[in-house]
Amino acid sequence: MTYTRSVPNPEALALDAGLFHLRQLAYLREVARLDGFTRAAEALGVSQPALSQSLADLERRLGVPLFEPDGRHRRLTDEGREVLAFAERALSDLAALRERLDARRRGEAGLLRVGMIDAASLYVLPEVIRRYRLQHPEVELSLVVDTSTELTARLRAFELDLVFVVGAPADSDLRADEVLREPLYVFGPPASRLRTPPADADWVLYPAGSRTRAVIDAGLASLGIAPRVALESHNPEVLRQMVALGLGWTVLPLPVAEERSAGRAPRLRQGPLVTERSLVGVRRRAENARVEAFLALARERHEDAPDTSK
Amino acid sequence: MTYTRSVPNPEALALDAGLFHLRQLAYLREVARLDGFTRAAEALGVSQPALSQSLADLERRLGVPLFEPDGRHRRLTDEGREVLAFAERALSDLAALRERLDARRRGEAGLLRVGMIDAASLYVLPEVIRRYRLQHPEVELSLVVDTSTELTARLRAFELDLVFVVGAPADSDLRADEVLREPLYVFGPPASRLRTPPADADWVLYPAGSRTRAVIDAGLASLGIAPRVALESHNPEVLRQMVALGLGWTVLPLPVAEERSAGRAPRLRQGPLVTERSLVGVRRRAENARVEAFLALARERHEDAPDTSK
DNA sequence: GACCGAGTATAAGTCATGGTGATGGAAGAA
DNA sequence: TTCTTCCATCACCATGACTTATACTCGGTC
Repeated sequence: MTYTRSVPNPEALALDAGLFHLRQLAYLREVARLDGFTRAAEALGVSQPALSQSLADLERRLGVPLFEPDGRHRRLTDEGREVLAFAERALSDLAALRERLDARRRGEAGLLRVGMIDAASLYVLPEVIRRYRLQHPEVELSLVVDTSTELTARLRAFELDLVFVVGAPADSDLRADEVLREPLYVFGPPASRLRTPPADADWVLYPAGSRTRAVIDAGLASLGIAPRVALESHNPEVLRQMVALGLGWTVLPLPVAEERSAGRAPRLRQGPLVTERSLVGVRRRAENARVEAFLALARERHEDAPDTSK
Repeated sequence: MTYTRSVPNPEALALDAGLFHLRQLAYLREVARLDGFTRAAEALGVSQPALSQSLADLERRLGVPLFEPDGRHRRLTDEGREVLAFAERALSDLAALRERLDARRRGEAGLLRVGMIDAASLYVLPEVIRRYRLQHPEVELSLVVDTSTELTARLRAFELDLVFVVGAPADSDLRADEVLREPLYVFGPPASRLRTPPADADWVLYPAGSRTRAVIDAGLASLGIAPRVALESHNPEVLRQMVALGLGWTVLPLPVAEERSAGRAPRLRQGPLVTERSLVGVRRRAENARVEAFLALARERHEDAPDTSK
């Protein structure tokens, strides 16, 4: 399609003809406030003819006289007062908008939708959430717990702003920063006298296809183990319970295996280190002050806290 | 004072930096509505680069990103949605303003402040007022009755929009049109057997200095009468009553002298024609549709009505 | 009544702005 | 891959907005 200057879209022309510059409203407001073109021009830092022309243009665009002569003065007409009311409303609305935008830019307001895998939600981030809420009370924080894959998809679909997942996505419009490196250990049934799993052991693991499972499989392989999987679950609590019941062996982060409710259940038998999984904070490329503030807290906590991996 | 371009008023600069063109808001709205720069540009009748630049400028002025990349699309950010809300509010407010202004321009709405001398309010204009209210129900009509001199002053002071007074003012920024020529007759006490006043008659007249009085004095002089004034009043009812009580002679328009409440009072004795006074509609030079509509009704009534002067 | 100061409009020139068309890059589809 | 879609960037040009200088109009003054 071509755009010709000489034959513009007529309805667009009609539309445009009535739209003017907000500056003109500011001019009108100042002229009304100071009751005079000359004074207003001086206050606004423009020449008097500039004001005169600008307001004449506004009158043309609105199709009504805004001023009527009163000696050598010009006085607002009724119509002018109507337009003035509009101007003051619009300009103060704009100022309010600016304030809100500034608050958002500083990360002090708005909506922040965070997704995290269950391990993160259980052991790593509750303290971060608490502190973020304290520091940014105007931010509406919404939390989602799901799998890494699902969370990343929802981040990409603009349904979430920040996700804490396992492993960085190979995607150029997502940015990732590591928050935590979490060692994963083999755990066996409490009754087992072995510290390492037998070759014919049954395994209770994260589901095939999950990111943590991929990391675990690689780690087990490096230990010479090809696990026979008896049960799969995304829920680490389920895995721990199954092992506690003697159903097989598993691979878990330490804090999960030592979960408090384990006080009642028998303690799992800890085996060798398998691998580390990396918990990363992922967000879209576009900068968002709320996202960055949350992520900064998460990283800071990691550095401050005594090493949770031992 | 001189205006230098290189050293503008800094606060005015800061102010101006944040003010943009309403067109940019319309662009934003259309992009949001059609979800795409290219489609919006086509709908708006401008080129796609024009839109792209215009919205980039808007982002700069507001200091926040309005869009974030989503594949080859651009998607509104939260901030963008805030600005969009502002845009829709401002543009619809503007549309509403336009409607009100149009109504005013057509004389269908607004405020109309009319002043009239008592004779006009009593005998000439009630019907006009009734019909105007019927035809322009949205116009807020406010009425003031006072002397010609006072009304003209208030018209000049922008406290009234239209006045019906005696005699046109010699003033270039007021416009006057005659509505009615009203004959003035001598009236004597009911008891009098004379049809013309005796040379030693007492007179009861409009106050010296009033316009009607000036007209009357001139008329009486042409009849060879230099009236000895016993009582003055702006109120023609008062004049009529005093004559009815036999206090003296007066000069009045016919309808006043024949006022209905005169049914109880004795009828005045009508004397010779003295002069005519001219009732004119006066308004400021600046055009005002409401004023002109009212005045048109007043003139029309005059032409339609059977001659009230006989 | 001519003159002057105040307040605004108009004129002519300059620079900024916003437009156009052409082109380029990046992402999704074939 | 190549094509298509969508937006950004570029160079150029028309328009618009601002500048200074000047004219006009009104009200006050000698």
